Amino acid sequence: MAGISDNIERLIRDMLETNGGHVKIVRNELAGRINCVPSQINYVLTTRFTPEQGYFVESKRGGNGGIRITKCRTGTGSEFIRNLIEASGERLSESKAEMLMTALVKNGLISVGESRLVRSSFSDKALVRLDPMDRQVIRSNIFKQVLSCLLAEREI
Amino acid sequence: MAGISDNIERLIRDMLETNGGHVKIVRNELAGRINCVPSQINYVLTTRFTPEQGYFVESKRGGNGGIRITKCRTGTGSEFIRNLIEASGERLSESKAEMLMTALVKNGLISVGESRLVRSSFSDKALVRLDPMDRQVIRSNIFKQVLSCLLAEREI
DNA sequence: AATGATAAGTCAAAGATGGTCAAATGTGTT
DNA sequence: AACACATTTGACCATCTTTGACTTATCATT
Repeated sequence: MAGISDNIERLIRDMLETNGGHVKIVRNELAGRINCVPSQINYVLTTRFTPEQGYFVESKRGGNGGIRITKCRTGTGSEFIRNLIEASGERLSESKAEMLMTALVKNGLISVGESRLVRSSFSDKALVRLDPMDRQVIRSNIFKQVLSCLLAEREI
Repeated sequence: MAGISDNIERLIRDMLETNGGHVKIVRNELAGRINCVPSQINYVLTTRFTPEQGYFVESKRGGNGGIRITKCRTGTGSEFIRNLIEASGERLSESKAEMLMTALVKNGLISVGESRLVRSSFSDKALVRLDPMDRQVIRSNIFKQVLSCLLAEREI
């Protein structure tokens, strides 16, 4: 009954479970083991291991590369961050993003220094080469990525 | 687990460490010891021991020649950061940017946590909506913007 | 000078990973 | 049936690493 994706999901969850919430997989190797096409791993990762669901995924290509998956802790702070990720939507203006960063600082989830660096990373200045429309989309992506990284750091 | 390049890198770093930041290697001899082709040494040197990362590499061919690697004293932190800004150019790949961030951490100019956040801000994941070409341009802009922020903090 | 031995440098091809996207297929609802 | 949504697949792309054939520079000896 369970589809291939369900199997992949369960497998990864098990690995995370027995591995302290942190695993590295080699996409093609895993695909071979499960007997599916490699890109199906991506499908599972993008639909079932998202930041909103409390996971942080990184990868590196080329020889000796791989995909790292981290399960984030579910504490009150994490909850707050997850809400921000959901709240930030598809597009994000600089001022809205700044407010969200301020909220993070106020809740002690990020230091003032860190927040300054992150702010500058998605400032209009950094993104000046993009059309204003694109800018907001990219800013939202950056924001979410940084927040999921923050979640991952709060991992056990 | 680590690839050959990682081993070479670690080996050289260790040698530098135990040798006061200064070593001479003989390319073919080292390649033989590590069991790789000689040109792989060049690959490691050009990707992981660049001036931007605080290394100076000289070489001499012919009999009694060799390669000298020196870990540069980086002057003041502000100088180092300014150099990085200049060196980062118009476009920046993710892996190059990561190595520059590592150099910042090693020089105590940014904390590990901060660097993680900044890395994720310009990761391919965060910039995935952009064409690969644009991505590198924007990444360079973000990188410079963050570094300028860092510089500003130090000069207060 | 000329020559041969000894290093290092360059560059492009091959290999090893992962990523993206859209078409095909399946599943459930109206 | 028609539609919407989720899953499965495969062709093609991007990036990082490893390898090797060919080139260039320096030294030591004649």
